[in-house]
This record gives sequence, C-alpha cells and structure tokens, in this order.
Amino acid sequence: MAQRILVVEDDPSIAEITGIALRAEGFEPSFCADGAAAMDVFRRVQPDLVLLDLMLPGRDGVDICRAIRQESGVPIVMLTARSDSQDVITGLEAGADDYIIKPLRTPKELIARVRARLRTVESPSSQEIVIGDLVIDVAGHTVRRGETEIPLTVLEFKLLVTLARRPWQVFTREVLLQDVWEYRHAADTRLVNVHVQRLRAKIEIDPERPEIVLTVRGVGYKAGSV
Amino acid sequence: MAQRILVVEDDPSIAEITGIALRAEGFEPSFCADGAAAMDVFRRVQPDLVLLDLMLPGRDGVDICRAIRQESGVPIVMLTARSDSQDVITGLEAGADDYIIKPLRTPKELIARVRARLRTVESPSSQEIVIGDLVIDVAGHTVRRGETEIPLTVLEFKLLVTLARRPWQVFTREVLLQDVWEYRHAADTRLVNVHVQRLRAKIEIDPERPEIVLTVRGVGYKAGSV
DNA sequence: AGGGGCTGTTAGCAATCTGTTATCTTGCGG
DNA sequence: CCGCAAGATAACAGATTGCTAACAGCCCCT
Repeated sequence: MAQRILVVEDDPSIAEITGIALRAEGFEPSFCADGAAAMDVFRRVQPDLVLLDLMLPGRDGVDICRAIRQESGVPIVMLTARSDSQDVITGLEAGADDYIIKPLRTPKELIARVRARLRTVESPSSQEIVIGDLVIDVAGHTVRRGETEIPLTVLEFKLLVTLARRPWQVFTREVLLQDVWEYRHAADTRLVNVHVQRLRAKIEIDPERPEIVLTVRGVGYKAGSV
Repeated sequence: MAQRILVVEDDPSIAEITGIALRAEGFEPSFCADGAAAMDVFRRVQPDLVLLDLMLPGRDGVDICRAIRQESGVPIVMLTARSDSQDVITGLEAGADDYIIKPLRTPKELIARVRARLRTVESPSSQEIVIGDLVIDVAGHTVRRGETEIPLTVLEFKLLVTLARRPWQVFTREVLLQDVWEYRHAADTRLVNVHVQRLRAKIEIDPERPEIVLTVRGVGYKAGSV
C-alpha cells in the first residue's frame, strides 16, 4: 500500500511540485493549505509522514508541529524559507525530525529526505546522513540516490562520511590524510585529489560541476549540503 | 516561531528603525526605553537575544548587561555611540557578545550581527566574524553578504580575516606582510595595495567608496565595522 | 596462473592566482 | 591653484593549484 504524505503548504505552486514529485515516487500525497485546518486534516488522513511549511497563514508551523507531536510519533519534515538555522533548531525542538531549506534545488532532495525519514522509523538503529539528494547509511555502509544504490569503495566511503559529518567545514588535504587514511605524517597530498575525483565520478550528477564535494582552492575540500 | 529580540534603547527614532529592520527579517522585537525597567521587561519577554544601548537614562547599559548575565546566557549585542575602544572593552567584559558602533550605516549590518550571534549560540564550532553586512565563516572559508556567497582567494580571505579580527585597528603594510604573507622581512609593500584593491573589488558594494576595508593614508589599512 | 577491482604514483594540461611593473588618480601641503 | 607623494588601477608573465588520464603494484578470487 502506498505511504501517505500530508503536505501542509500555503504556496500552491510549491504544493503542486511537491505533489508531483511524491506521486512519481509512489507516495500518496494529501494537501492542506491552511494552518488552522491542519490538525483536522491530519486526523482524517492519518499520514505516514508530514511535510510542514514553517511559514503559514492561520497557524504557525511550529505550533502545528507541537500539536501533532502530542498525539502522534509520525515523522515530520519541516520546510523553511530562511536559511537561518535558529529556525531549524526551534523546529527540531518542537519535534520535527528533519528540515529542508527552500527553495528546493531539486525535488529529488525532498524525496531523499522523505525516504530517509520513513526508513529511520522502520529501522531506527541505522544512522543516516543526508547530503543534497544523497542518503548515506553509515551503519549499512551504503549510499543511495533515490532508489539506486551507489557502490563505493571503503576509502571513498570514509572520505565521503568524513566530509559529510561536518558539512560546510573545510578539510585540508593534510587533515583528510589523517582522518581518512590515518597517515601520521603528511605524505603527498595529491593522493587526496585523486580519490576526491574518483568519488565525484560516482556520486555527483555532473562530476564537472560538483555539488556534494566542493573544492576550496588553496585550502582543501568541503561537503556542500542542504 | 519568530525569535524574540529585546531592544533596550532610549532614542525612539533608533528604536523604530531597529524594529522595522528586525520585523522585516522575521524577528519579533520588544522594546524598553528605560534602563531601570529593563530587567523586568527582560524577565517577561524571555528574548532570544538582547540589543542593548550603552548610554541609557535610569541605569547604565553595562550594569544591565551584568544583571542579565547573572541570570541568563542569552546573546547580548551592545550598541555604543562612541568608537572609543574602552567602551567596547568594558562592554565585552561585562558579558556582551558583540557590539555595534552607532550610527548604523545600514540596518543590514545589524541584522547580520544578530543572525551571526544567534547562529553561534547553536553551533559554537563555526566561528563567525561580522563586519559591516558581511559574515565571515572562518571554518567554512566563506564570506557571505546576506544569502549570497562571495568567493575569495586564499590570500584575499586571510587578508580580510586579519583585518576583520581587529576592526578599527590600523595595520601597516609591513605588519600585513608579516601576518598574511608570513614574510620575515619587509619586501615591496606595494604588493599589499594590489591585494587590497582586489579584495575590495569583490566585497565592497561600491569599490570606489570602500566601507569594509578602509585606507589610512600614510599608515596602512583598517577594517571599518561600525 | 590469470583476471578484476582497489589503491597509490606520476605526468600533462588547463585554470587561476600571485607578484611585478607601469600608469593613472587622488589627497594634501604650500 | 599647483605639484608631489601616496594610493588605486590595469595589464602581464610566471608560478601554483587542481583535474584528468594512465599505469603499476597489490590482494583476493576463481
């Protein structure tokens, strides 16, 4: 049976795109544009997951989040227009499980996060990192984009996880050699270049324009997320 | 949910401008014009951040700062009319997290500082420096004006950080060559001019009228925060 | 023994950064 | 108002840096 996703969103165009993406992936979306009515819709639909816009007319997103939490443990994914991470913290404290910052780069990212959330409900043990539209399962040692699993070698995986654990933080090649390769003293750092290149060839949609593993010229590499 | 900012300010016009800017960015400002009442208002409002004018009737800003610190770790941003560094030091010693020198050039700068402060509370790891309306993320090696990231080269970034770490302090070209280039003995100092100019071309809104990196004729350069 | 995948090494290439120099502009003192 | 010195700007060549491809050693498996 298709999993039901409740989309609480006041912007019709975003709701539509979201709905199309969800349906395309086999989910069954329901919609609610009005914050005040959200709880009624929620009780009727009994969704498997809630996509919740933070800025709503009628009732605040965080408010709804708390209300849902009072009567259900259903996964909640927040949508926020601001990149202000304090919003995110407030949202997470209110009981949200994840958040996405608008505008969405790609519907795939949204799907990836929804999938990741639904999965953790089933298997809460596996720790997952979501970066862009990739889902990294640390325990399971797998990386997926949507349904398709991307096979990585041990080194590539370690490299990716090291970067993804602290997105936006720049890692110099020396640090990476220590963290990933466990080299005690810096060897030829060009080794890192080669492996970053190999990693990109596998995980980036367009390896010439990387979005997951970014180069910071003169410094090192960093993972770009959200 | 909107973050609450308590603005302790006796000048109504400044309070108004500040309030407008904060509201425009989705914050929820509260006001207090009287130093003596500040603590009562603070306890009632329970703000996420305090904007505190140093010169107040009724009770001194530094005094209030200390009082707030006694019962809360809330971020405090000082507003001071004087560029006198003694004021700044006193303020920071009293427990303020940041300070802004009046008059404000642009509301954007105030927002940038408030944002940066709120951000560092959540993730103490990423050290951020605010200068004008620029936010410098040292760990991520990025400079942003609002949402847009400004790409800088390594040298440009180091130069900017060096200046921005001590705003208003003038750096001679010799000192900069030591700090940024790590030259042991002074070479041709015109090199600094060139890089300052390249930096300005990227970060200044109007490179012909620099507001971030200022020239001190006959001496060197300094970062103008205000 | 042979094949295949993973890893480390190296070399060539393209991009862009950096230091240098020359020329233009501006601010200041007389 | 003029001239000088300090700083700004522009243009250029060499140096760095990162990307890419190719190759060799290694280990595991059959």
